[in-house]
Amino acid sequence: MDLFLSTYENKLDSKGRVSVPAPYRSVLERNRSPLYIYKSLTLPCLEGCGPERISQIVDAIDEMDSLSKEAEVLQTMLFSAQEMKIDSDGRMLLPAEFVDFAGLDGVALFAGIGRSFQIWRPDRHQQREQESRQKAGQQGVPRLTLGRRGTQGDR
Amino acid sequence: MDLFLSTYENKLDSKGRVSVPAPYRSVLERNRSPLYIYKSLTLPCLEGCGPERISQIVDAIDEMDSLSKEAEVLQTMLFSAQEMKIDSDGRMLLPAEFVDFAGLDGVALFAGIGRSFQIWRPDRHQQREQESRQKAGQQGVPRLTLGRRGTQGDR
DNA sequence: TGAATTCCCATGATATCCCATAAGAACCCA
DNA sequence: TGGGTTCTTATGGGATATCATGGGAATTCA
Repeated sequence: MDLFLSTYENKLDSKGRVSVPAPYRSVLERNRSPLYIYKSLTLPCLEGCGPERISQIVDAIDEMDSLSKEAEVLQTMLFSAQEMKIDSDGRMLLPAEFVDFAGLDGVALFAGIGRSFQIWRPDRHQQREQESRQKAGQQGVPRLTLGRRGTQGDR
Repeated sequence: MDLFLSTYENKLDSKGRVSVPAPYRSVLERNRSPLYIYKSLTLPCLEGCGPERISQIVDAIDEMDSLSKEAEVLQTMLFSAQEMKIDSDGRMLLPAEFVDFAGLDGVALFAGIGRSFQIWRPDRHQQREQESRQKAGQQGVPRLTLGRRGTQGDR
């Protein structure tokens, strides 16, 4: 199904390298896709994805007034984005700018959320997760109750 | 009918492996579906399902404001989810994180609930069953409205 | 020429594969 | 109907492969 799922904690070594989790790598390799990383617009974390997501953003911008605030915001994403080189051992080099932005300190937590993933400082991520679970416990899970209306083929 | 039903207790060996109950396996194999496991949002157990449920969640998120709390809750499901590899003997390896979350200790109880199943620590499950029956006795059974929604029924 | 990057190899931990065994279920045939 | 036989499952353990990670050497770039 080619989705980014699960979470992984990998070390950021003294040279700034992190292993991209093998399952994520294989999603990318299966599609012969390069990996893009950019700074989240709204959260203190990085986001990673393949090229489709990037072109989605580009298309979205094309369809709006290029001078609007919204377009400007999306453009911000684009110019923070960077295509990552993955070395023969499956690692990428995170530029200091990215490391700082996400507040990383020796460990990078990869959290797969479907078509993209996020990179967090572990303690921040854990806090977020806790909040979500608490909310789900009180208010229930947002509508997944609708059963299957249209099941389109999986895969 | 391709549903997960009944309960099974299987051992968790020293390496963290459990046999997936053969009837569950055959449901998955019939559909050539991989198995996904994730931490329940509301209960102290794991849940297992096929890919349809996962893509349902991914699609649901795409249709919401990705910054809303609801989307965040659904993302929590995704980053706790993992595609399980089932070995040639029908076993999967449960990561320590999953084992801890469900409080498993040597035994895993599989409880089929239709399109998905749960994995419980046996004593907790039993306790829950008792509570449910008690509640049913006092308050009556929640109204079951059978009768199909879509004309289509099951695939 | 110095700093940063890339390449390459070593290593331990962990996951995966493969085979063996035993218990139970299904089956078959008289 | 009974009793033996064969299959399927669950489970244990050893061998093997994969992955994350650390560090040195080579290379690039400014």
